[in-house]
Amino acid sequence: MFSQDIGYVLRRGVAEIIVEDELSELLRSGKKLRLKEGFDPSFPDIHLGHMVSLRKLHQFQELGHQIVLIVADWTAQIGDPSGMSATRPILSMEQVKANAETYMKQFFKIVDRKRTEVRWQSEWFGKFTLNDIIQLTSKFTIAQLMAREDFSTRYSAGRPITMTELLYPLLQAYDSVAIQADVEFGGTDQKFNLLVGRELQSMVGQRPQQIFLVPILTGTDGSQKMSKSLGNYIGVAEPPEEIYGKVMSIPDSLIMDYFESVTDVPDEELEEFGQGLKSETINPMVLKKRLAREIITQLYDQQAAAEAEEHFVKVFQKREVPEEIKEYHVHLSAGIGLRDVLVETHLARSRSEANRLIAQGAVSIDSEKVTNNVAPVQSGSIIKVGKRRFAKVINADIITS
RNA sequence: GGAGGGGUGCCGGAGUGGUUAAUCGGAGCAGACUGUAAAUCUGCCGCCUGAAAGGGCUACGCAGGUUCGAAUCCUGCCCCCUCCA
Repeated sequence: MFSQDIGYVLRRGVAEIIVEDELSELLRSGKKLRLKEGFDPSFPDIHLGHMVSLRKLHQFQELGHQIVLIVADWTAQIGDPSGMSATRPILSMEQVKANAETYMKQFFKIVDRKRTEVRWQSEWFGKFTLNDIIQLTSKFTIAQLMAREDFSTRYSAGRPITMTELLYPLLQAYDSVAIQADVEFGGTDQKFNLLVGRELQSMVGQRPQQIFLVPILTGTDGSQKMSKSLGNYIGVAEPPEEIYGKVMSIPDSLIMDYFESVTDVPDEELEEFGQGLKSETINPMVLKKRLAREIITQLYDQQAAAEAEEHFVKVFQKREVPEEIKEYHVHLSAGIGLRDVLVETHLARSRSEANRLIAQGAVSIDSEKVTNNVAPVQSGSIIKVGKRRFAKVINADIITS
């Protein structure tokens, strides 16, 4: 396994390490390191973008180190100021717990549970007093905080910044102190926060943590960073078919980045891929298929990957009907329109939408294109909308009578 | 305390009395094409009704008002932001 190799771990899919020499030395010293990873319980779903750093954590685990996963139940209430995140609703304790559970289920798909320690921010922030806050805040100046790009751009653009947002990096930094982190992981957009952690640790006499930054993965739209709110994400908990399809839909320009960041396909092979793409001797589609298989194999297994591929080939490349189609029981009384059937089978959200779909020629029944609402639907009919949405209609009246 | 700016459809953002269900961009959906659910091109993109043509209803922070007619004018209320102090 390549991940056993320190050199590989420090090089592959890494954006920046602060301070690289120190980290390298620490790794070779044989000391068991505490690797910090935080998670905001407002967003319990993990996608490929998160997987980049989680894979790194896993690689460190394989080298014998300890992960400390922090459930950021306090800072979640503030919201990371990166981007223009609006004030978010404050989560109830139950929600936080439920989200944490969802998160960990996905987290441990990638990371080894045995070498992970889970800590809640409330363990230390629950006891925080005003005095502690004053102590903490007096260590930093506005100028220091405004050095962060997010803040300064927002400030000069006349957009609001709340005091609590300014507090966010400090609290995150304090987490590092509380758990005595040796290394903290994050995307490049976390650089500022992680540096504050370093600073605070040295102020209180701890050895400053090393900072391990991974590249931000671009979403399936090919332009913005992968995020759930933008809808351009591939979730690690999604079914294999869905992951496969989404990988196939990324723009060709992203192929190499994905291979680099979320797979362990050896560098030499990636070199070949890159050359092939440039000289157009490799069909990008073939690489995307490989990429999809690699990702699904990590999250599920090889068989799931093979099945997802089969499904894709069948439905999208050959335009055939998939094996498994969701069935819906519909009352096929005389005079029921196709529109109603589309709504009943969730293929259309409203009858107006169903109208449009029919008018656009998107609907077919048993492979026959349908052009109006009076088309006959029978029990057992397979209705297809667009390229990929299918439903099988079962006459509910037959079942019940 | 003072001055000013703003709340529009999933998001961003036009629109200051009249074919405005509301320019445009993004997202989404569909069609064509294709080497892919890439790219590109085209269309659609509130709800209900109709086989269709069409018809109806609801919408521009909230509540009233002016008017033949309002997202656009007036009044009150709620909310957000900036600057000065």
